[in-house]
Amino acid sequence: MKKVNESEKKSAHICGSAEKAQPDIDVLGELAELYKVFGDLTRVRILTALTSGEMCVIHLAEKLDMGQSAVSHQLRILRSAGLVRPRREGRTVYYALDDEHVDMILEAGLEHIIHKRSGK
Amino acid sequence: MKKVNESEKKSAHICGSAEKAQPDIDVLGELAELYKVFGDLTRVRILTALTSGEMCVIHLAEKLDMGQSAVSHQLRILRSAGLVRPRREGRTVYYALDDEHVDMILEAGLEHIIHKRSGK
DNA sequence: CCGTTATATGAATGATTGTTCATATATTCA
DNA sequence: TGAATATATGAACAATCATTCATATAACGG
Repeated sequence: MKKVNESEKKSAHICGSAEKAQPDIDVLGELAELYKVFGDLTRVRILTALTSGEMCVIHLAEKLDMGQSAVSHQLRILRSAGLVRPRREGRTVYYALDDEHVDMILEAGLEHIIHKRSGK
Repeated sequence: MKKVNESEKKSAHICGSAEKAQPDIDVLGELAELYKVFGDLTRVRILTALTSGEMCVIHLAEKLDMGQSAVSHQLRILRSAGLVRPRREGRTVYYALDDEHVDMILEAGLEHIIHKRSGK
């Protein structure tokens, strides 16, 4: 559940520093939804597998050692998020990353992790 | 629930293209966990609010129009993910983004969204 | 020490989500 | 048309999660 409102809240405060133009709330909503899609190991594995090039569902399922159904369900989520693109060829459907931004987002996250690791 | 194995799966296939060095599975796990943290509207709002500079909890709660408790819970998650950093000053605690990667990750996601929007 | 203000946290709860199982659709080949 | 293969999808279930409420800790002023 996700409420945007509540009863707790007191009077005005001046705490930190200042204002700046920020993306409005529906953009932030889309952003959260986008990251939610990346926030699952299976989907991240699918996406990184596809950085090597397109692959069919069975091949993906084998590579990840998972069931065809589970992979197909996750592909649907990736597809409706616009992260992967299907291409039918006979009986088999090949999936590929939809655009170069997907790679960029993965890279941005990886950089953070590597940075944090070396900082310990 | 998250199983890594299953019984469905048939014989070998050669579908798509080839191999490439990929991050091993625990890195991908960390990556998914990281994105999971970004995958919530409240947390994204907190993070973007902090791009303007540090802010105390009450001020954040007011800005987001949410309860102090809810914000505090989310700040704990952001803190243990290493995305924000607290600084105590008397009774009040100021939160700031932990490093510049946080901004970069937000930017990468925003770029994708804007790109998709203009493509429609 | 006591009251007040700022923040943190545990328990409860309702909602969302990933996987499995079973089945449906789609395509090819005989 | 009928069997076989590749993929998609609905229902069910377990697990995870964000918020709320109540309360705890912490710091300050009197």
